[in-house]
Amino acid sequence: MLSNAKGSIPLYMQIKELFVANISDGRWSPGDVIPSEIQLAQDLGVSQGTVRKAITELVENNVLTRRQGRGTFVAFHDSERALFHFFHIVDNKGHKVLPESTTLSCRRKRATRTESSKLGLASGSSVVCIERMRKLDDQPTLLETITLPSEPFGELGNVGACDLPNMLYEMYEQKFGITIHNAEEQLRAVSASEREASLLDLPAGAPLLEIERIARTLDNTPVELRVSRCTTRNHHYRTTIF
Amino acid sequence: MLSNAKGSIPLYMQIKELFVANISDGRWSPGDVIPSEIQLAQDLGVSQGTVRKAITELVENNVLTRRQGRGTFVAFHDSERALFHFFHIVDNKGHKVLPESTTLSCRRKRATRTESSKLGLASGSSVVCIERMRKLDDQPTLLETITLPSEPFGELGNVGACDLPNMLYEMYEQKFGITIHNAEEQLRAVSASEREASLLDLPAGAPLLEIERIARTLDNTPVELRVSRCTTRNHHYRTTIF
DNA sequence: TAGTGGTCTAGACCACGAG
DNA sequence: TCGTGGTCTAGACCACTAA
Repeated sequence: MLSNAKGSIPLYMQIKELFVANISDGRWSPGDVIPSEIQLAQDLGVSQGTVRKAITELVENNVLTRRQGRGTFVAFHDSERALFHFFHIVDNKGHKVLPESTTLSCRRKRATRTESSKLGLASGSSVVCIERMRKLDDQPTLLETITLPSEPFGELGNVGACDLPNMLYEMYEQKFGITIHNAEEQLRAVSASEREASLLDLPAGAPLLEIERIARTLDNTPVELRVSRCTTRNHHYRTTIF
Repeated sequence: MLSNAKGSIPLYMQIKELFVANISDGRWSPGDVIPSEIQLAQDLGVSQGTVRKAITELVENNVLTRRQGRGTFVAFHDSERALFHFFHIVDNKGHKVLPESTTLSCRRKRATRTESSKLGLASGSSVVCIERMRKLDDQPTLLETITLPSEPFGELGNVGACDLPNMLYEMYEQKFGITIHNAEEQLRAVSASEREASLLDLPAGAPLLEIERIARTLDNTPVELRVSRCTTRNHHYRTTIF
């Protein structure tokens, strides 16, 4: 229960934790309406303002969404969000571009040491490894290598290579109940290998932007390692610092 | 004055605008304490809660800083913030590294067309152009080309090359009253020119991470264009997506 | 029209920092 | 001890949505 003793954590913080737990445990699912602020206040024995403060902060963290007149919802990956929240490659005019994906391979294997450490797995664990090529504006631009823990993604290892959707995060949510909530990216400049160069239609050794992403759920469990190599001929990676 | 008529903008929004104007116009300067919430509420004829909501949002935008028991302050660039808020290069263990700078040149020139368009200047305007090399962990790692409008930065064109401090944003604030508040960065992979390669102690044609930054003040006026070329031998660019 | 979130108020008490 | 921000309450009214 909530405690409002002297040295204790503020009520609205405790309520945030409670809501996060409700989502992590699946009691509230992406897209669901949660009870109204007044209802929650009564249930929790606090004022509406306190519930409101908790919800406000979760909305700022993209965990919940408010819609006036309708209610408060658990955030989910419409393709809009999946795409433009996590995909930072734009064309040189700064316009967002819809990528088109071709799966090159999709198989199970044992994780390398770095893979298992980045995913927080025991070394040598079984993982699913997906390779795909993505076109932007009809030009081959990105090569992605995606590594997922076999638990719970194992069944993807049996999937035909062409059965994977363009928007993986939407699929993780719908098929596996896993919502990607935050990610950390590391960017480097590298030289294209011969294979990469030929797939991307570039001279061998051409410079590529390497983006290594670790994607995590709401409770910060890493669930996907994604290494993208991207030509920046006609596109670039864009980010904003506030 | 503030208006609370039917279709009008919420009071706390109007108060935010007012506070931002106070800062942009120099009535409140970085590091200053602003009046207390209760005082502001009385002055503005609203409740403390409304002032509080305005301040809360400005704190979230890094415009103000609250310190319990002391007051609310206009945010400023201590070296901590200047460095780690805008500088995203870390070593391969993910540790922040303090860069050490050497100014290679510092002169006035006419802006190219792209420079003037990115800085929102008339084409051919006079600008100050600074080139410097930065070492991380004693290794030459970054080459920066910084372009600033002569208005108000002109006097930097006359400065001896070695008189520039390591932390430029702190200097912009103290010498010119300009606080960098937000920035947009574009990242690309490029090949090192011969000059770049020799300065960074790399083979010619080595891949470099190019970071083009447009830095802006609180009112979104662009004031600095900075193009950095960075070897990612032992370091990388790190960003987090929430 | 009923129910939701959005804004705003007035006032209580706590936690922290400085003198 | 006093003044600051930090938390929490109780209740008013507005704006929007759906039935």
